[in-house]
Amino acid sequence: MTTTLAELVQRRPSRADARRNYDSLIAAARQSFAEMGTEAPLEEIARRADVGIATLYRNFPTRETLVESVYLEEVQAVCNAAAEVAHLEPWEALLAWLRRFVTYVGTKRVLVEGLNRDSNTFKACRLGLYEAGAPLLIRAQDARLVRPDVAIDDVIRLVAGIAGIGSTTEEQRDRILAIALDGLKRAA
Amino acid sequence: MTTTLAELVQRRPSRADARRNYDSLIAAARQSFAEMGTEAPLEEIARRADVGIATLYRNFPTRETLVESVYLEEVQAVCNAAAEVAHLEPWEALLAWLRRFVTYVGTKRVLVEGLNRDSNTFKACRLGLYEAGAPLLIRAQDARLVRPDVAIDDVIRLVAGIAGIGSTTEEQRDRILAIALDGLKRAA
DNA sequence: CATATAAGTGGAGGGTTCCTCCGTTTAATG
DNA sequence: CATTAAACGGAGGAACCCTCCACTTATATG
Repeated sequence: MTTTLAELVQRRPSRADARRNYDSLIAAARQSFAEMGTEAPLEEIARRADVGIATLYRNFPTRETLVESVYLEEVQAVCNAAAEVAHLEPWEALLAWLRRFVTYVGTKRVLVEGLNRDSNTFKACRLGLYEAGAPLLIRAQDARLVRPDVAIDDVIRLVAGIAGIGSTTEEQRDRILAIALDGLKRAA
Repeated sequence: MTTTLAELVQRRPSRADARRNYDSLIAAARQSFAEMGTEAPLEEIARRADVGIATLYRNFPTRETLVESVYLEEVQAVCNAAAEVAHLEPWEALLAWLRRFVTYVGTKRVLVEGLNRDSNTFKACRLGLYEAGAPLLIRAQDARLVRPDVAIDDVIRLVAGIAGIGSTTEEQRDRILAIALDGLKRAA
């Protein structure tokens, strides 16, 4: 029923030329999305990938599927970041990961939009994030530093919401994040 | 320099037929935006308003201006809500307003998107919200119930971020809002 | 009331993007 | 090689965007 992240990655075509085109399309899409947002013309993407428009549509029947595929690699980067902070103290580790989450996601509009949709792929991505973040949260809760009545998906959603705030400064975002994180702390 | 909310409202045409069309367009747009998002075809909106496409473009040169005009009326409803909670105790009043903010804004995708843009109109709207909300915040701070180091725009942005979280349940949103609001409380 | 005129109107049409269909090309396999 | 299933590219119809301009009408004035 629920697809996992790992399953999704292996949806690339098997024939050599096809796989080359597929990868080329993803690369072109990432570039275009970064430059012009998720509404970038698909024909432009196909052109950049040096591929016919039909090939794009065969691999990604809808714009959504293309967005998702780009998104997939980004989200894994955030997941991996969880491992990099594991050596820190419980609270600092959680904090560092969430901060990185906000900074990273904040610059990638694709991610922000994605985090709030409910297609299968996006659900799988959220699951991946939950798995990566849960240990950090639980460790902090076990150390009695974080209130016990919140789950990892609450935390991610909260932080994702903050990351989505646009047209503001780095400082304000930090300040707002700090407020929210204070709410996470266990009431002494 | 900075336009105020009141100034913006009075941009309606003066001739009777023109004003009728203008209002009709806004109504049609609100309906279409609600049904199909802010990317709804403009020609569809003109059709619903029973008006030529040129009339739409004359009143609203860009899609953005149309979105803004719809947004304007919505945001005033939220501002007015501030008065309705003034009779409550300081903390309850702030809480009630922010809750209403989230519930109301959460159902109107236009608002969520708008809150994060930086056109003149949207800035004016934010200013309006700040004016409406500031008294509530300050009262709660004076009563030493809310930490003194936050400003109204931090609070609004924070809450707007939460309101923007999509594909979730009413309960989760409430829970997340509660966490964030806990962060607002003054550390005892 | 008549009428001048400024303000408003609608829709044709050129440009862009979307997405499907189908005849051609090519990688893989024996 | 030869075969064939898979992959390919691009033409073209449909939807939408936005401008331009010839026509209509509300309103102010004599």
